[in-house]
Amino acid sequence: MQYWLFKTEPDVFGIDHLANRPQQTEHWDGVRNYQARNFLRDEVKVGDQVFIYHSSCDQIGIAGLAEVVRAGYPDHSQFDPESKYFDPKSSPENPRWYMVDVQFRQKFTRVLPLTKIKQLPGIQELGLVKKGHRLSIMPVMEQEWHTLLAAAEPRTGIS
DNA sequence: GCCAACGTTGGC
DNA sequence: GCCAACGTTGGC
Repeated sequence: MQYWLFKTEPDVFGIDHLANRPQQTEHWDGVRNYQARNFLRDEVKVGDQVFIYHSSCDQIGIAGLAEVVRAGYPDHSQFDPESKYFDPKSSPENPRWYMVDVQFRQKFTRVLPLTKIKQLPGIQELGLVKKGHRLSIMPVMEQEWHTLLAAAEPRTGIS
């Protein structure tokens, strides 16, 4: 079992959207970065735990938790000419982009802000706090996960 | 295979 | 909205 951090813009799709989906589950499509794609295709597995991170918004930071309920499979939006994620160079026979399904687990009472995350001990290696990071899918070390989770308390929902 | 131009990300 | 950082593209 591994830990991850998924970035999203809450104005487009945030933790509240996920919580309101049927079965509180949604496919995480639209990732168009090769390094992130490799994680989705090869390494993200069912049962993995995910921080949902809100970017480009008022309250930047980790908003809650989700769990992977389906491992990597082709992102269907790449085949849809109507989609903003359409990729004419991709084909169902040789798909370029992948996605996973995640299910809502809990929403923090308060977003754990990026400013606070940067002050936490022992997370210097987390891609999020490194300068110029642009990965939308990144691994989180187990120790980092526990540090971040502790910093996010108190929180609501099951644990 | 180099690298300049371009587009995107994302914090501020 | 600005702009620095970064990834991708395409001409050569």
